[in-house]
Amino acid sequence: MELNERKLRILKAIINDYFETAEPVGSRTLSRHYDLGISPATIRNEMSDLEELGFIMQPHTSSGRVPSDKGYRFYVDMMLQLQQAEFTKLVYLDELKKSASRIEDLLRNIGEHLAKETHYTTIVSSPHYKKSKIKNIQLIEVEEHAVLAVIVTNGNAIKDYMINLDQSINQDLLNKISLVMNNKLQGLTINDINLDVIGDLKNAYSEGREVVSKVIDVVFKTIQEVDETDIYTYGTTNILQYPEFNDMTKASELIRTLEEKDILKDIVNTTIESNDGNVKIVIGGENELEGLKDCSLITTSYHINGEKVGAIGIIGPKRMDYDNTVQNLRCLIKSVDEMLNKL
Amino acid sequence: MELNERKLRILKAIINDYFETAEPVGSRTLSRHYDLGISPATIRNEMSDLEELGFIMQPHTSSGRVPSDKGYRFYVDMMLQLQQAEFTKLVYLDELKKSASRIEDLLRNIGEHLAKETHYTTIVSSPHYKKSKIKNIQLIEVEEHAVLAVIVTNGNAIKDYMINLDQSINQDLLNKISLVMNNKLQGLTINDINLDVIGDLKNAYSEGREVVSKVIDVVFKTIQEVDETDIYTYGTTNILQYPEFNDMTKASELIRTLEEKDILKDIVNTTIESNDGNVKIVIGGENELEGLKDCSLITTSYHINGEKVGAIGIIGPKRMDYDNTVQNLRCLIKSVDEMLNKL
DNA sequence: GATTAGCACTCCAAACGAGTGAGTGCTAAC
DNA sequence: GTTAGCACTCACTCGTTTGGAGTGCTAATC
Repeated sequence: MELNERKLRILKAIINDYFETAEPVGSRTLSRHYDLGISPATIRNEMSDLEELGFIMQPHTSSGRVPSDKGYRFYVDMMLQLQQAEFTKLVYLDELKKSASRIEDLLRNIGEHLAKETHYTTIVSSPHYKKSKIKNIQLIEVEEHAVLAVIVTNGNAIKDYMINLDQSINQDLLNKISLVMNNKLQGLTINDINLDVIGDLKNAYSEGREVVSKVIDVVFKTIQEVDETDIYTYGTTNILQYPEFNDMTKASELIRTLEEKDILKDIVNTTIESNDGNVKIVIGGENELEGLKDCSLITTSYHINGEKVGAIGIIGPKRMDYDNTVQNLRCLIKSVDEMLNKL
Repeated sequence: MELNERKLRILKAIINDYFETAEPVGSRTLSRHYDLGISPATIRNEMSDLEELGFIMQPHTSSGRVPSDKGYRFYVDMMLQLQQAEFTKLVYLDELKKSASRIEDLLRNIGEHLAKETHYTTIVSSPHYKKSKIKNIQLIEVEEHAVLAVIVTNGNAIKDYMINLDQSINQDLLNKISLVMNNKLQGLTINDINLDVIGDLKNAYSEGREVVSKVIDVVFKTIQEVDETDIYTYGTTNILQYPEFNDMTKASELIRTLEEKDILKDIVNTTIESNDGNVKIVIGGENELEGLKDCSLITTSYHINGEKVGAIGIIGPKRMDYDNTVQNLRCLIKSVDEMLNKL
């Protein structure tokens, strides 16, 4: 048995109706609401086939049909192929541009806007600092034995590291070290900093050689060790308005999952790696995470200098409006990438 | 009619039983579970009096009684008076101390621990930077016309401000300005920085006078303008486990309220101001915020150098365990203040 | 006068059953 | 291949019933 054109039309109609009502769809409803030109009985036969093919399922005998994960997957893949890249102007882009002097602020605004616009939940990861190019490093004396390293990278992402030292060191020397660091490191990424580069740095000093050497070692050790991805979620409550989460247990589990930033981090990291430069859609049970099995996740990554450095995702019910959301996200990411590269 | 000793015992018993069951308490239940030495009929008469006095209420005719806000208030006030300050050792304090090199980390850990320990929701405000003393200011050249000001204050709170300039300025000059700033400003708070201090700063320069003057102006203008309180919540889902929030509407409203950091900010600010150096308890409808009318909020402030700089709060159902929670919070804040002053 | 047993009454919540509606699968006719 | 018709299923709704927990009131008791 194959999925002919008529079955496809019925599948689309089911998905469409279920998107609107969140109720199982029956043959009579379909024949009334959609101009399919066939009787409910015929539709029933086709639905029976569609169920055997795994695209739809019945919550219980003698109820209407609901799209299965496989059904959504088929629909989404088809949609992604057909979708022409028409970049509608997003109304809130101008507003975003105003806030664009720091990447953190920009990302927060995007998260908030996107949640408001789509009525779904947004998830945004902070940029992967270690992959973006260093604009400036400055060491600051905080206490006798503590130094603060502030690193500004491309896109004006700012990250600071508190570093404990064995010996004391004054600000004057720190300034000198900072100066040399900037000369040598600007334009590199943190990942680029290897033993060669560090050796090179150390050689640039004559005075107070061994102290400087120690400082440089501990600074880079700290920087490399610190885990740096932050995850932010926006509009968590948005998703609670959908009837599929009326059940308190489900709602609670979902929110708990969204609170576990460590777990979300993994998901987002996977996105960045696997993502082929386009949006990625994970539907229901395809999700690794148990807590997200009733949701779909649409993610994409943003770039600085052509390098993927972070991700933006939208979490909604499985019957979410994939078409519009993907469009929306595509447009957005295009503008965001532009803005980021201007910073 | 007055609240005699027997009525008081009954009120306590009602509150206690309702704390455990979350169900309206009847006279028979009371006489069975508590050794009051009187019959249900007598209890009924007393309960009728208690209701007239406003300490308890009936959800509907012929149901048991539930404590009213006034009832809780009475109970709490009494408890606060009786409570002797016995500082039980909190098991997680040692763990906290390890993370105590930066105030932000410390506060996050406190929030997480407290939520886990109490099974309520925690709310923590970042320290009021402008009130805490400056340890270090450093200006960093980020772009041709952009400077980053990094301020480290007491307690190792780190705050950075991106500042746009009209003219360009090099790192060498910024270092010099930073040096002078540190000499003049260390030990002051941001609020202390007035026109006199700024004038004094400007006078310390001979070279490039007007550029430096402009930079200093715009730096302090930015710093003073930026709103700086951040609010963090932990264990949001904890509160959903209590039956009073089984209703989706209520749960949703509460979570939405907790997401509105701007609104929470106001509450916390009020706390810092009104708080008489002790814990403050706001019960149900006493709450300004509509979304918190079914909750109680226990707050206290933490201090640096004797100055209130931020707040820690716990949000639970109205029938929360005030006694233990208050104890817990009191012990905690004592240790936290100690740790903060060591930083 | 305070306390208590007894009783009638109220109300909620759970259990039950009938009825309804939307749905299905199957079969026979078109 | 399509469709009308029919028997059947299942979830939901709604009214009714029942039981339990509770109250208030009254009269008897201490």
